[in-house]
Amino acid sequence: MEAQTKIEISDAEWEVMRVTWTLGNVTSSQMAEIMAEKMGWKTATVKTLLGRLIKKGALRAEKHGRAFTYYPTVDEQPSMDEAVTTLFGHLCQMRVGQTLADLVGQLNLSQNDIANLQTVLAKKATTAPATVDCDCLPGETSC
Amino acid sequence: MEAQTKIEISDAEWEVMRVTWTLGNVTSSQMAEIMAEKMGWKTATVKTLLGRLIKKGALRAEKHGRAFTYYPTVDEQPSMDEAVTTLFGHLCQMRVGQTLADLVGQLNLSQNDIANLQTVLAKKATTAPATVDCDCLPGETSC
DNA sequence: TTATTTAGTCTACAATCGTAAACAACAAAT
DNA sequence: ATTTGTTGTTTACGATTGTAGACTAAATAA
Repeated sequence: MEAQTKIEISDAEWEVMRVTWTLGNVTSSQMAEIMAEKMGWKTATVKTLLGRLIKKGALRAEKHGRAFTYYPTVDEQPSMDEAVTTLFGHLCQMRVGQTLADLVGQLNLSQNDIANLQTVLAKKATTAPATVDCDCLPGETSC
Repeated sequence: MEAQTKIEISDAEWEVMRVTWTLGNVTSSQMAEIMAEKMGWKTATVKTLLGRLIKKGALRAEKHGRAFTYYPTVDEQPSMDEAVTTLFGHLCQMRVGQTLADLVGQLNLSQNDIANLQTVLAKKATTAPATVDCDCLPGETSC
């Protein structure tokens, strides 16, 4: 069966998905109103994005009376995880640690988030290597 | 003075930058050889990317004899930090913590990276809020 | 000096993106 | 029934991206 090719969500489309995920479902007029306020987009722009997301399979539309109601067909957390994992995969592996540290320094994390992270790190420390090599050049031992 | 507009580096261009950062400087033939092996790109493709990066101001070319030598004009770690920060800025703030935890679980971090992260987290814990709200909808208290 | 290799510049071209107007179809108001 | 408003569909259009061929100038080899 058509192994569902990776859905690519663009930046603008991502904003639409966020709203959909948060509300669970939306009508286009609702979305238009929200995006007008949040992004300053015209109604037509929102319609285009909804259409593209439907075509990509990230949203599903259900006809209710005259209008459609839109529902996300992909989950939020996995989508976020994937976007982040993909980005980190393109960075020099030797520097992801520092990058992560810089990032954590800037993010707004809750007490729970921090405790959670600490747990993950503690466990990870038990099997972590002494060093991680640069992987920016081809061939085995780059750098 | 022309406040240097944010340099946007595309995915393909990013691969070129990684090599440049790692080597410090490269000739186009060297880069072509590396990218042929690493990415399977034709020489012409590499030339295009080098040209675009020059135009964007991410690389600088110095003529040495017949050929140019290319040097990065932006630093690696700040560029990485920014790419990552930008991505996280587009995600639901309520979920960045979990996303980070999932990410850390997957990344290959060194003992040092982990220790470093733990330090940053410990400090952060002293001022972290109890919770972080969703910011996917406009208006103050979304969600 | 002429043919050949090499490195740089210009042109190409389809796909995706951001941004939106134009048009169509149907429901609601008059 | 006709006008008007709402919602969906089609078309547009320039910019960026990935991918690369073509052409050109300079250096080298024959």
